Amino acid sequence: MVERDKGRRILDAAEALLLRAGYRKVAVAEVAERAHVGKGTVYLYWPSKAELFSAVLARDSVRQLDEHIAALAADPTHSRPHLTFASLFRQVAHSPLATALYTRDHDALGELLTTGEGGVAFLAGKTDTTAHYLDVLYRHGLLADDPTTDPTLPYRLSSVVAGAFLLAGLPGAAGADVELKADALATTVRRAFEPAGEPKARALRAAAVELSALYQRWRDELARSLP
Amino acid sequence: MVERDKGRRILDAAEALLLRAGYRKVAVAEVAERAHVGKGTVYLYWPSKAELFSAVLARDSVRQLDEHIAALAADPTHSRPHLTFASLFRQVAHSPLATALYTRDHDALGELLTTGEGGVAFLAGKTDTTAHYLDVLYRHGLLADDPTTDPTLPYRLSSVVAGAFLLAGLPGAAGADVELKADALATTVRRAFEPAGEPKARALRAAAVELSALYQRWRDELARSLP
DNA sequence: ACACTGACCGAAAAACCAGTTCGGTCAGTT
DNA sequence: AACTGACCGAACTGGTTTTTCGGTCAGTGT
Repeated sequence: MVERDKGRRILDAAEALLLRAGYRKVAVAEVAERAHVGKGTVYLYWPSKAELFSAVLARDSVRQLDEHIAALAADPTHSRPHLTFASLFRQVAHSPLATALYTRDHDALGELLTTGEGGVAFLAGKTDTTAHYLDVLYRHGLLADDPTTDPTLPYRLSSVVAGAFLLAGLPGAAGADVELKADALATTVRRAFEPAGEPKARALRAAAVELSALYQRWRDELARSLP
Repeated sequence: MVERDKGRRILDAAEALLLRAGYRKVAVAEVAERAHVGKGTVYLYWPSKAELFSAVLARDSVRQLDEHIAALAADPTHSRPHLTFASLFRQVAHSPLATALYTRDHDALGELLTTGEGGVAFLAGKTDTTAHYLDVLYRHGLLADDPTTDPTLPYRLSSVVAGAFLLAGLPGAAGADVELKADALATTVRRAFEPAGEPKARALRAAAVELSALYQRWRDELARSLP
């Protein structure tokens, strides 16, 4: 039986090296050495380098999802898409892992995100997860358009989000203006996708419950692939 | 005195070769030969290869601006931002030059767009041109926010537009679904940046006049760098 | 029996180098 | 004075060799 701790040590080593040198430059042998483990052992836990590192990302995503879930529990207002995406943006902007990957490995990113079962998952999620998400929002009056009637909605939404992340990558000093960019995204999302007027507190609470469950399911699915 | 015709012949040659082979693969000597001109002559008209080819792009932009101006004259409704950006999107999607550049030279694109005086111009335009544009829209009630009060407006707008173009580049078959994507962009822009309700016909006409002048000035500035 | 290891394999990348191309210049021609 | 093409050095190309690295597996220790 593989001892529980070793997998975690390997992930820690992989994460540290990934932050320092980037996916391309890190050799599996290095990871093994840093984790005080034979190289073969790594392959007892993950079938390939790509899956190992997407597990690193998955672990980070689990952390972020936990934050989302906590925020939602503390304040159901976070069900509103513009707040959800603003905090998603903030999280990614402040995640060392995400920024390191984006600045150093944007070429290899595709390989990481699409590899393995768990890897793809934390992307925008499989299509049906997105559909489910939008459906919940609409049923509680947090979305202006009926997703079943308007099939271009996911496209419009990802276009807006992609634009926000694209522009966030270009300019010079990140950090201070992250808040401004997050607010900009919030404004766009609210106006382009939410109905006019404030939502009812009752609707927010009801949506929060369903969204929590949705996030939780997603979180557990991701966590299952971790040691 | 350089004869008027030669510059045009060089641009024609450059455009044709650019469409066939892409920026990287086209040699200045080829362009010169195709234009029946010595290589040195090319450098009497443009100081570098990059500026020569950004002149090709500038000429194309002039054509597109002319279309915009004509559309605006025919129907002042085109003053509304969502229609403006939708047809911008359509134009770019259908421009052989733009698509060839984007699919074959997206790495060298930066060099082209930022090189020279004329090169940068047809980008999102210098900051003050954008500011002027937004100001005109706001004064005629075609914009929900006051650009002088809300300085993040240009950022929000370019983020949305950037997202639309980014997603448009990825998928498989271009062509048929261009209309859908243009409509998606239109919807987002209208909701995120225009006031609720229909604008008055009088306001549209007034805005169209000012926008025409703005476009015209921009067009002439671009055209000035051409032979 | 089984978790674990590291020497080993082939494929892919890096390093190297000759040979060529090409952007840009300029002395010379018309 | 407009124009040209031979010329220059830097950058690229293609082919070869060397090294690196992901992945495997026979073997070790417990």
